[in-house]
Amino acid sequence: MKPLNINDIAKAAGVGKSTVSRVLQGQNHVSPDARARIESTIRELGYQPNMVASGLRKRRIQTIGLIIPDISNPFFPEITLGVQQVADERGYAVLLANSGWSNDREEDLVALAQRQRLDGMIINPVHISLAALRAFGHSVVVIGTRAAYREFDAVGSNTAESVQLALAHLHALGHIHILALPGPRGQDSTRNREAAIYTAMQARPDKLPQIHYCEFTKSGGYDAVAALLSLTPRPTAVLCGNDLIAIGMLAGLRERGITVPGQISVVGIDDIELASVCCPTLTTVHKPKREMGMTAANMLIDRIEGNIQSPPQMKKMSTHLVIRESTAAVGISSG
Amino acid sequence: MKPLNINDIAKAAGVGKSTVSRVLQGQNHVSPDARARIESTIRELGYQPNMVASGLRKRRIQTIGLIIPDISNPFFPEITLGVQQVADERGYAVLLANSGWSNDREEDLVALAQRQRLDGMIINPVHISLAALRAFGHSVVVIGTRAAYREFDAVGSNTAESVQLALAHLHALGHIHILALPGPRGQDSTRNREAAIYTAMQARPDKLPQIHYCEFTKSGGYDAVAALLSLTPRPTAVLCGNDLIAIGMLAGLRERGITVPGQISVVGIDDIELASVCCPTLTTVHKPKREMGMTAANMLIDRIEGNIQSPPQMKKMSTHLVIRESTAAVGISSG
DNA sequence: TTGTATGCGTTATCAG
DNA sequence: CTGATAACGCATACAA
Repeated sequence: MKPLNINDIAKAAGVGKSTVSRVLQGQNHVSPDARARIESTIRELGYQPNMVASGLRKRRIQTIGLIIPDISNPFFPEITLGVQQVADERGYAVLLANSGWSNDREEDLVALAQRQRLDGMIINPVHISLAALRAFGHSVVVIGTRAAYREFDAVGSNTAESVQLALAHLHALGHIHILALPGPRGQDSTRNREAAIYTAMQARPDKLPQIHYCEFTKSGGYDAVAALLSLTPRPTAVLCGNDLIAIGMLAGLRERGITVPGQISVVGIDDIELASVCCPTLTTVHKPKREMGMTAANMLIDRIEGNIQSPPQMKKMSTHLVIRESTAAVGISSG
Repeated sequence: MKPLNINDIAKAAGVGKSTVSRVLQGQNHVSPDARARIESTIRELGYQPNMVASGLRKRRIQTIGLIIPDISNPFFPEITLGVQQVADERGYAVLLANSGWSNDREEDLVALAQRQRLDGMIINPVHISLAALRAFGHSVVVIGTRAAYREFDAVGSNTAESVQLALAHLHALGHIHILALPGPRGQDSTRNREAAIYTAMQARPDKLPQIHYCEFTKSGGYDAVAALLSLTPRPTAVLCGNDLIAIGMLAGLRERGITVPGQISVVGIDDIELASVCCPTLTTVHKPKREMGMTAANMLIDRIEGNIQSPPQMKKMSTHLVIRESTAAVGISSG
């Protein structure tokens, strides 16, 4: 019924509980003889130390939180996998939570993490306030490159580079009239993409892409087709804020009989698995999602364990273009 | 530095710590006056109770474990979302871990869950032994319909029904020579699918599908194309153990210039999001993944909270066929 | 209704 | 090298 505790082991092994505790923690000031006896009784009895108790005492529960918007968005499982791999290797468990893109839920989750006394937290913030994040009181690593959070460690991909790569590709193909779907209006990651567009277009400000806002989802891209078709002159290419938007757009275009890349080229960002399977396969900018997760976890645990005292740093992972079937030179109206 | 504790609040509010504890737990034996004072000081000071300490005392940490093979397999995020939604509503956090289809890792993770004194666990078992699962010592809900685990609560989809639906569909289209890819050899879920095939074919044992084993992955399906092509007479349809296999197969067939569904029909199982986006879109058997997760979480928490004393039950969620583009009548060789 | 004392299972301090 | 003993922060039986 009640699980074994350290006293049971101590008694069974004929030693004091402190000695048991010592071998449990791998300390060296314990005689080989005692150690052997203790280890064998632990194994025989199948004792599993209570991490809750030790967590209370040590103020460390070997668990970190990971707060993401939505695990069913294919971008995040890869991040998660990277985080878990490193966490696991370094002896931490991962508590996963979805904020559902909601500010209230983000703040609730951080408060929960605080009550749970998690050792640290990795968060892909959507709206959460700095105050709420600070209140957590432990180490935090942010996923993303938003300036607002620069007081925390962060890891993100190079948005400027991504957008630059995508636009350069379209330009090289001769596209002048481009529609950009940077994301939902009023979200920081949307603004980041917009800023990147402006930067990339500094040389030819007259050719700035049209901007249309939509959710980071398939249906967001699907619905954007209407906006696309209402523009004159009609854009010959679409730069999508992420692959899901792009895939929704592909579906919408196909339904209307518009060929890709014949009549319109589509490029995404993220390079999720879907991108290599959809039809046509999607030209997109690859983000090293798994590495981002691993890096975030390493940064966080380094902080937790005090290996780093330096000021917060931001790691921008570089991206690269993956050319597939959804883009072609303008005017090649194979459709 | 050190977070506030219940004593700080008691002192600041001019009451005993037990009274604070009472309002924290929403007990009613406390004067409105004291309650008001305590609540306001809690809010003012931003106190967050330490769940580690209360967990140690109450032997409940309001956290459940979820062990799945691989979160990057699109089947599992949906399950996860269902689990998290219910867990959240009922006041539990979810600790997520990937077993990576490895037996050792499964057992390690269960042992970890035990050390962490999780209140319960939902697991999609791959190889783990009953002994290891029993050793956990708390409530367990299994995802899947494997007979070996019937001593635990379980929720799964009706495999017999899924396979039956898929085969009936192919038969209705006139397919006689069918290749089945039930999964990797020696895994229980593979055996389940095989058994379902035999059951479904009881009426015409002479027309039993050929069986070929492969991993539950895209590359598993991709590689299986070679096996398919080596058969004589060549099958006109393939029943895949899951959608990933099917999608890999689609890719492999396309590479070899074999048209789907013109020359070969392909049907999957799961109905992951990819299935509606790949090319051609995939006919498949829909599983209510989200509901499965929700059901599992509800069953688990009911057990944890003692709402259920009945013997372990198995809930089989029913499935339905989703007909898309990858299947057609035999002989319609549009390719 | 409220406060006091004790224990939850570990770890850390400190003599021995 | 080892074993008592006191925290860790909270919940609860019991007393007031």
